[in-house]
Amino acid sequence: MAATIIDVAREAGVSISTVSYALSGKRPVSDRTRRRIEAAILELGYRPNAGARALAGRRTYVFAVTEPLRPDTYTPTHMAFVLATAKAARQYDYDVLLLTQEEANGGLQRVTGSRIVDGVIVLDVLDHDERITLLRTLDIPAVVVGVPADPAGLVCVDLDFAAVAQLAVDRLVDGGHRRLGLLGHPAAAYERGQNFPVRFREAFVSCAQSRGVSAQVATPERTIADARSAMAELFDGPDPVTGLVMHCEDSIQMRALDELRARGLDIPGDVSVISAASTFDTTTFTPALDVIPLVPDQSCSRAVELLVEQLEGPIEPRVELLPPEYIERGSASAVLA
Amino acid sequence: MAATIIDVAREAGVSISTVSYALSGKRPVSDRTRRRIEAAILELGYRPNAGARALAGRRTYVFAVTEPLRPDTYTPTHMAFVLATAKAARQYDYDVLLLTQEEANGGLQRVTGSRIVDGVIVLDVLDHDERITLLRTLDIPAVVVGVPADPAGLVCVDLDFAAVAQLAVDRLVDGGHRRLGLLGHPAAAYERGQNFPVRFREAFVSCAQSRGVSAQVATPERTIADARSAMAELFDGPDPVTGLVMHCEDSIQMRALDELRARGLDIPGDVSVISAASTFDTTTFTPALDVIPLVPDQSCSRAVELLVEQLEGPIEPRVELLPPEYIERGSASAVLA
DNA sequence: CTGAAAGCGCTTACAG
DNA sequence: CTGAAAGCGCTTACAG
Repeated sequence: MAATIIDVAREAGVSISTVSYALSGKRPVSDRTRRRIEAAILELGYRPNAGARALAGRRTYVFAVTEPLRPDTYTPTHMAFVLATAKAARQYDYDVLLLTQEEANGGLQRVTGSRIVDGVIVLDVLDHDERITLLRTLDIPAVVVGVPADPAGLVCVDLDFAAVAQLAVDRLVDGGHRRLGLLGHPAAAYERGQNFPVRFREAFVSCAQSRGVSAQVATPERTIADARSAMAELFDGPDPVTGLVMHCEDSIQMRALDELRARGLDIPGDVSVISAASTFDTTTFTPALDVIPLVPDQSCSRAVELLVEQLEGPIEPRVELLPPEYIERGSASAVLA
Repeated sequence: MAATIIDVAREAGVSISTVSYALSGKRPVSDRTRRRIEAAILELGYRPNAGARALAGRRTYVFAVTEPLRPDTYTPTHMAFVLATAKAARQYDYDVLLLTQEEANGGLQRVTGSRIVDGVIVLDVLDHDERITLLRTLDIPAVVVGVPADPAGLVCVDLDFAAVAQLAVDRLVDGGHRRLGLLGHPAAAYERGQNFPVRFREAFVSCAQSRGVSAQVATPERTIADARSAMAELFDGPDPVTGLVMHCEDSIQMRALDELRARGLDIPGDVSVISAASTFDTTTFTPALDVIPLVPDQSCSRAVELLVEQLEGPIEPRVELLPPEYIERGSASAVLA
């Protein structure tokens, strides 16, 4: 059988409370005692029993992360957020329990009701997300990565997608471009109100409008044929786009570059291209692309920070938007004409 | 505060042991009593406290799944296994804790040592995997999806990759093809000894050999340029391949089909193509491809089954290989010459 | 078919 | 700086 705190106490010649306090640091312990306890722990290979700890201490050191991973969604980006959350959680000694689509709501009820977890991180939130509706009734610390339509009472963290769109549009318009195009996510993402595609598209369109330039949006499925016809839409009409913003998965972006090549269009000579809110590396593309990156580690470590804060008691609801950064790679410049 | 078993017992007018037994079914309970208990549970919104349950019952109802999700690995396929595991686990009332690369070994020690989990599912195993080495010392139920170089003492489940290769090679050779090609994973996968690419490639080569036909292997990185040159390798030499087996991610397979198109090669007129051990849908390709699918649900639900069995006590170590199935779509036929 | 009670392995006031 | 002990909320022999 595994060693218990009693074994450690005996081995170290102290009481179990002293062992517990030495471990938690919640009470001063003399150096000499601490060393003996540490030696005993090493000697016995002791690890505190999680169940007992949870029961007595009312802390499980597990967070739930709910990420639907819908079948038509781009897995690598979404998983990058899950991994970033796991990594950030470990900084606070927390593990993560993964709740997926099948059991989004049932799972939330189960793990919070039975106190398997101390808090919840909500990923890939929809404008109107039933997980949020449920969460409001649940009385458990939670942080939303993303911003639902009604964020009242919630703690939300996200990249400032409106600022991303603004940056991209300004860059292009300042460069002299008057006809902008957005290569976006599949239509289904917008229809279901998936948070970041929607917010980005809206900001893109309204920024273009307020700068007085045209904005065309194409939303291809993830098939070759669709990527092609989306590019045809943007580039083969009477008023072809000269400033392209891509907010879609990497394979589509690579396709799009193929298509520009096939048309003999030079970047940035004929067309300026910006990759917006991308989680992947755009330097491996040909050519390397200017990018306004979406950094999962950033959003998630802040989210975990805010979740940990809530362990001590409720905090002020808020929407925290992280400022974007424009990274120059030479794919967007002034219109040369 | 949340309701406890004491509240339920009081509300139902029975003892707490009766409530517990009604919940677990480990002792008969009269219908009348059961109904009153169920009513009380509903009334109070009772959910058993996981920590207390784990402490008293020595069962946490959580499995760990360790999936490194290496950065250069194809996320969708790997996540499909994680999701399939989570889904299968839920059939037995289990949740899953996700352990990723950062914390593969430390995480395993932690969650098993502190009894956060009742068992471990090991995903994406390498030929020589330090997780396996660790696991052998750990005394916790475990099932490996995949087969390491030395499976002694382990319970392993996997698709029979050798049989997949056999099926593919036989199909092509029976169709008259004498020059086979394999479009495989990136070289790094083989170098690190990633299980299924290695096993597949070896079987492919040896099956071809024993059928007396040539076998060429290309292992492109996931870039356009590399996919192109890999296809050039296979199809632009003096003895171009006529039977192509693809064991790589979907975007590369799509690229490969592009490349065949670009060469004016007809499928299956000029080249027969089989997609091997693919987790994605090959009917959306142009043309739809014959496929010998790798079905995560299959491997994972069997793995979970075997893990649950071990909860009752040790079981015989074994390597269970699941038989593959050939699905015809018309992309592989006899050489028309 | 049901109940009273010990015990799982911790944390944390309470006491000194 | 340290200890003795109550108590967290369950499960499961033990008893009837």
